[in-house]
Amino acid sequence: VVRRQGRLNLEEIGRLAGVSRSTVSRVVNGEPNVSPEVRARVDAVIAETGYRPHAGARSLASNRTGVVGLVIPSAVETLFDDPFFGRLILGISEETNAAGVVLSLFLFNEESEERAIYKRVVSPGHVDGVIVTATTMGDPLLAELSDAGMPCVVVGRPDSDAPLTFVDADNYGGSREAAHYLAGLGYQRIGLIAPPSNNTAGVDRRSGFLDGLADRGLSVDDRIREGGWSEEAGRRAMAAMLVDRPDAVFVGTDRMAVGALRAIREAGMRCPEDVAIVSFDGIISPDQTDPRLTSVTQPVAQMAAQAVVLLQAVIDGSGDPAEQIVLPTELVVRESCGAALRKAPR
Amino acid sequence: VVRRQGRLNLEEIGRLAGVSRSTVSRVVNGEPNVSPEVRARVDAVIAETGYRPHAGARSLASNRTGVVGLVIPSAVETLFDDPFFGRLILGISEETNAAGVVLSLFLFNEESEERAIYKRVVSPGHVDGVIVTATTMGDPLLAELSDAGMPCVVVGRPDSDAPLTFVDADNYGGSREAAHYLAGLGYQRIGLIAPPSNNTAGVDRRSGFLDGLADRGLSVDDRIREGGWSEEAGRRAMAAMLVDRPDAVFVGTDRMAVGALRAIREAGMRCPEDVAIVSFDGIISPDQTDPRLTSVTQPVAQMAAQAVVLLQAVIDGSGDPAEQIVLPTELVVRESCGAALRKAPR
DNA sequence: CTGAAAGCGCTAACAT
DNA sequence: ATGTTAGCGCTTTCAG
Repeated sequence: VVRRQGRLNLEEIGRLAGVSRSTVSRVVNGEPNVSPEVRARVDAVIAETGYRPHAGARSLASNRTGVVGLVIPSAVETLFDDPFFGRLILGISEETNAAGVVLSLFLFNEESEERAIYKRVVSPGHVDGVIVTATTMGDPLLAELSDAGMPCVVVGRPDSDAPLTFVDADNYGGSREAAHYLAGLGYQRIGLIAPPSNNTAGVDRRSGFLDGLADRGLSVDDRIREGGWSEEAGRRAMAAMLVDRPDAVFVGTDRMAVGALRAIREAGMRCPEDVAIVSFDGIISPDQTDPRLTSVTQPVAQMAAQAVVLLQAVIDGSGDPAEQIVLPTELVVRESCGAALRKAPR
Repeated sequence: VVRRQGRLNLEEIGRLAGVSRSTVSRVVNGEPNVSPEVRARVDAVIAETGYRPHAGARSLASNRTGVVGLVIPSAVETLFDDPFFGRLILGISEETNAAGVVLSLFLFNEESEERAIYKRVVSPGHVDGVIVTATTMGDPLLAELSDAGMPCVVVGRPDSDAPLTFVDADNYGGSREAAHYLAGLGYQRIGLIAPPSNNTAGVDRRSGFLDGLADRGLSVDDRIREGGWSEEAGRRAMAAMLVDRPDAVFVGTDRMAVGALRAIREAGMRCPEDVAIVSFDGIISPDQTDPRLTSVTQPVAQMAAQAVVLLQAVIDGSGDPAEQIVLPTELVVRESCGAALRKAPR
């Protein structure tokens, strides 16, 4: 067996500092029982040599990796143009940076990739736990990961009553508030362009909005259209909606709202004078649309931060199992809802 | 020392299959010298038990991790709203998925984070190599990683003559082509809203466009404005530009072009009738603007795929050191350039 | 407060 | 084609 010479490791650092590798290990890990002088000496050698512990060896010996995974299924549909995932990734990475933890990314588009990714995620020694963005109805991945004993935190409400830890925005409450708000502005012929219903967020937004209208004795009647993910879906839905002459429409996602605005313009109408709009996400920068969108805004950064914190708790065994956090949304009023035209909401 | 019982490992699988752990290792790693019967028997046990090799142990013994890092500096500026990074991440993850490699993400916003991240990246046993998206002028990170012996591939042209492997879009050539195209349509008062010049892509686009005009005996004269990253920057630049009455403007990024369109609208003018626009990136989905943008389009997916392939080559020592790949852009003609109004380009 | 020693699960010669 | 063996660098009892 050939031995590489002088590889920088605990033993070597110990030799240079005149202590054993155990002591160096203690210094590296910030354990208390080390005399100040020894600690200083070891730290000096480490700084001088640029020594860094070997992550694999650490993981092997301690059974912890210092890595958390972020699992994003069906990436292609949304990651392209929806700023939500960009913001989420950014928020999570900020939090993992602060926690001194490395972030691994598991994206997949097809079922076949899902299987392969799954195997990699659950391979021991890769990650200590995962954050899963899975609000897709009927996705088995979540249950599988959880069953395999992998510490999990879900961003979004999981489609299952299994006791999973999750953090979600209040899609239901926020949409209901939007309904109340539009009703309060005096709109009578209120419509709904529904968000995709293949995920829990969409389902919750739809029911929240309908319930909110009912609270005020209103209903969408036939002023409801099924939407999708894209701007084009929003454009089509609004074009179809206009024949029913709504005076205000709740559009289930910001991206669809962009398309909806275009449909209104193409029909020779104006927003908010002819049709007012409130959307959901708060994720498109306001200046990108004309008029600027009034939107129920998700606290994405908070969701991201919470997810990381929750995951740490699940990993180290502290904290409730199956803790479920629903963060409040905020209705940010801009021009598209026509509030300025209707000064006194009743 | 307390021993956990029955931990699933090579030895255990070997016991169950009646072979040694070496043989199991060979099967797991797809090595040729295993008899078909033994292979089948071992595979069966693996499938049955759900055995997965321990990544840390593997990394420790083999000195390879099966993980590549993606380093994105100054994430906050762009990752929020620019689809470029989303697409890049997606493209890279598709390629790493295909290669059976895990992707780790290192994002940072501040200088302080950069130091911490750097340490984590170069820690042995974390990644086999990194893809760095660093076209920022004067960023020392790249040189440091490379000097530390970390296999690196850069996406974008690095700001240094150091022999680094990189893959870039042809920012210079694409911009030059845009200039030729606008000149060919007969525009005479052509202007430039320059992309940010703190990165090589911006620098290359500017010089390419100016050279392209010069090729046709044209110049921007005083029709040049400094841009930035945001739509708002584009809006301001175009608003300022309009006083010089350009008939066509090359806008250095798609995002700025969105703002530029708004500025034209706000000035009561029309695009392309009053001012034509060609932008660079091809990254904003066409239906998002009105008129749809004629744009020099980057092959983001190809860049991502190439980066992963190059990195693999650098890691396993095959392939040129310092290979430099510049992928061609494509001028995608839509409405904003006014080509339809000027049927016969000369 | 420090050191010695026993693994963690795997790979990679080497031997058969 | 298969088994044996010696580490990889670290953490973690256990002694002192």
